[in-house]
Amino acid sequence: MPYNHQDVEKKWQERWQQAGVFHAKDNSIKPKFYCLIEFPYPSGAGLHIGHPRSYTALDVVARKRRMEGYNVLYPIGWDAFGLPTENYAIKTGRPPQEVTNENVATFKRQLQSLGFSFDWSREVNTTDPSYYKWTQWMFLEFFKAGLAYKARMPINWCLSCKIGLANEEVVDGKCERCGGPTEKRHKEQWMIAITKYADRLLEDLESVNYLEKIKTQQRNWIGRSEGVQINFSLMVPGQPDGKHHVTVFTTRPDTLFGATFLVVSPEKAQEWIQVGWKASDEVQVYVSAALKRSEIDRGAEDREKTGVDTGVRAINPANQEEIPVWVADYVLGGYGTGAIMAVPAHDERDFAFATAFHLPVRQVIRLANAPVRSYVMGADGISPADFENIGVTIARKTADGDYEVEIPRGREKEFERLMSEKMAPGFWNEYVGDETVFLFKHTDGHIERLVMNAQTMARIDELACEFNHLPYDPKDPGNYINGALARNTWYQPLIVHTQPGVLMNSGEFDGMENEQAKSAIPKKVGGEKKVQYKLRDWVFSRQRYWGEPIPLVFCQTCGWVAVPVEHLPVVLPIVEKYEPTDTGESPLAAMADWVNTSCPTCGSPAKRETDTMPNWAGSSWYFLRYIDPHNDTAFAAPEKLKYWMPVDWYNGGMEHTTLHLLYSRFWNKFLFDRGHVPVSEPYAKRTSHGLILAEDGTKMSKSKGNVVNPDEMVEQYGADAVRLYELFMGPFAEPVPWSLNGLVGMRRFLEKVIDAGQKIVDAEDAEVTRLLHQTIKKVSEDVEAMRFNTAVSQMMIFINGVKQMGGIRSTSFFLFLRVLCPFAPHLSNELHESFGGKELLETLPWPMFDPKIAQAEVVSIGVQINGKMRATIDVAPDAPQEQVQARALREPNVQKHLEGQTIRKTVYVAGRIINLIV
RNA sequence: GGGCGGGUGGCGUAAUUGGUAGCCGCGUCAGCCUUAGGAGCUGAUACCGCAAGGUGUGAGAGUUCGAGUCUCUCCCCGCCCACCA
Repeated sequence: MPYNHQDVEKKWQERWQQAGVFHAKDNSIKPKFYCLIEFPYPSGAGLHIGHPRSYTALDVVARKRRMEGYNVLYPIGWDAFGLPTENYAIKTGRPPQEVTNENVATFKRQLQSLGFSFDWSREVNTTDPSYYKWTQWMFLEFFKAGLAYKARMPINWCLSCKIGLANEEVVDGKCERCGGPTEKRHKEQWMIAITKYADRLLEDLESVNYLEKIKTQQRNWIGRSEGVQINFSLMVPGQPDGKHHVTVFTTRPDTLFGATFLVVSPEKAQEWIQVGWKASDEVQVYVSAALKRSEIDRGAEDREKTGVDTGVRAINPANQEEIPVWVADYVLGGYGTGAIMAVPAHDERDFAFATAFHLPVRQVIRLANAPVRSYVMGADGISPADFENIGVTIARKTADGDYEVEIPRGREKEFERLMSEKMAPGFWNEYVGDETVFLFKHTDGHIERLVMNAQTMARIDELACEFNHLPYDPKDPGNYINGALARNTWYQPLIVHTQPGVLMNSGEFDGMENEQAKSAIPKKVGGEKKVQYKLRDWVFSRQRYWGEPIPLVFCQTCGWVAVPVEHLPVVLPIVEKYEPTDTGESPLAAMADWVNTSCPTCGSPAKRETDTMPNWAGSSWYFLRYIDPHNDTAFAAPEKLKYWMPVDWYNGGMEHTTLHLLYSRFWNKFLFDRGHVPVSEPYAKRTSHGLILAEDGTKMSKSKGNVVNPDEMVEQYGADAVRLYELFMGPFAEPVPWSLNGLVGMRRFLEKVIDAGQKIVDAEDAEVTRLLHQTIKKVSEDVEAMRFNTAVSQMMIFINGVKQMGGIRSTSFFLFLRVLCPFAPHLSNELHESFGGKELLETLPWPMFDPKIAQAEVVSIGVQINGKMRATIDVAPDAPQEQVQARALREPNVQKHLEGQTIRKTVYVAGRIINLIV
């Protein structure tokens, strides 16, 4: 039976509104439940088909909680500041305020058409002055606490557009909009010291219920690493020795003896030049070129290492060795001290650099516990008995008279002695785990080591010949070895390993476990323990129009002064043009009568800050405003905050796990420290949903023309069908392709529900009752675990069952409608009413199930013989083994397979299988 | 390169967490009903085979009475981060 979904949906949406069933109460004896979705950015394109996935999921949760007796807050609002709207304004000349209002109206209509149970009376908009008044107020709190500060920061500058670009607007070093080249420029920016909270943001992850992958991403983003700072004294040409030094940060102080050179970042070199270092022309050219490049550009260069020798020398404090200091852009200015000690034998990047510039490599750690195999070539002077005498076993002897031997742990020294005494000059090698140690006996009798891994082995001759400038002949693998022997020049290890092990080539530390050396070596050289974070302070300035004005005034005598609280909000003035100015400043800078003001402290002429805030600002605290959205004396009343916070369940996209989630946690912690909010962590639970892809499995995009329009879907198939499909299409956390046919299937299901309502009987089959209780159970559990797809599936199984079993009692049908209501609220209310239900389903309690009824009376279990399925039999779920076994033996197919066999053992799992072992 | 997910019919997926692999939906096929069907109803649908039967969860090994699920080796795909010392 088809139904007119458009009328039905409109009718119930109006009823809900009239009844106000979704309004959260600020004072209630019910337990509270605060359920939050990420508020959307109201773009000109309208609602994306992906938005409702998250909203429907938490709508189901919110609706279920209400029926379970909770006072639920499920709010909605608009994160409306941002670049797309501003760019649209620049293009069309229309005020962004106006464009935003239009977009919000569209979004609102679209969301309402889907029947979400949002509390629309608490709608907020970040661009509303009564909202951003408080964003500004909070910024001033940061300012007053000394956490907001001004710093010179590099920005990406597009040479043709003459504007500053956000990092994500720079693609391959080029401007995203015009394709022109970009460079780095320096500009004073407002910063917020989020790094002061790094430790707490990390530690407090322990106290919240986030998906583990979300926690991991937050941890990685914060990027805490413990290490040591070590001083190296410098010898600068033309300056007295011992006057200068450089500090490096390292997490591997245990490898200090292997530090064969230092590398400083271009930024560090620039600093030195500024304080009077006379760098060579080559160094100056390199440094200025590196500094111009954007960071993204620097990373995109396929890791080809570049760099220049500075001519400066440093003293390795471990062994007093004199080592060169290089400048290279693979060392970042903004992390650690901007200078590193390079240990090429145990760091991939340092190794690549050393190889590119022929710098020495010294292995200082060997693998501790791997077995040792050795291949002995040209062992003319050695007999098998010599090996046996020292406990070395011969695994293989080749036709050429070479040996492959196995050396027990602890016998390496004896083996080495035997080699040096008895063997003719030549080489042998040891396999230690996946690396090979080559040992060379020179003509003068001394032994050298060479370390390689398996892959390198295959190319050893080629690489080594190239390195030693020897001719390479692939047909003669001995070429390199012979050449090297003849010239006595080789020593270069060709492998880098970063695994733990035991120290070597490290003076008094030889033989020490490297973990132990991590504290022992710094102790000797005076290293200082230090914790570093990848997290940087938050760049809070944007040279843009469409953002919250930063409420500060610059006065010649008083410096930066906060706009007094009673003058907030600093309202974004209407300007004529929205383009950034030629100097890269916000269009606000061109408004002389807005910019020029007087100092709130001394009254002398002063200028307003023309930078605006990033769009992360308004979204960092919106969950607090929902609690008391119309308050004009505070961002929210303390007692309301105390009642509602923290958010009980927050769902959003993985793309916001690092920035938005971290910023808002930080923002809330700061407000907590200032005594403005009652909890330190804003979100008790955080989950995330998967992307909805186009039918072809690729991302939906306007340019590909594969975007699904939610309006059309709702119009044609109904909001309930769309809601069900968004939940049914696949596991909630996974990306899933959209399928129109799948949506049609949901529509069919809804019509089957209507049909089931036509089959009301006085006495239903016990199977229907059982299915109903199973369905209540499964849906209840699945919603909590976010397994919405299987919850919907179970409801389908139920409806199929009703049809097959010939009908349903009206009381059962009513119970089913209550279960269906959170998923398909319009149709379930309509059916409920048409069968005489007076109340809104939303006001009825969530149904309970009886586990005894849900339990099946008869289960069919598998009969296996030696683990192979031979039959299935129907038995009671708790039937004793003897009974089941007897029953199983009566099966003809079982008898057939048992013929001539005796049962040795039986494994019986009640309700599942019985396995006869013969 | 690092981190996190995955690989099951023609497709999206499910599997009580070590116990009958393929539930539910889509698609397809057959039949019914229809002037018609991109509507509805009924049934079938992992693969090979007429059948008995056999095979089957990316590949290969292992543990187990029993493996999609656990262990090891390898291959492929997706997302995020990416020279962080």
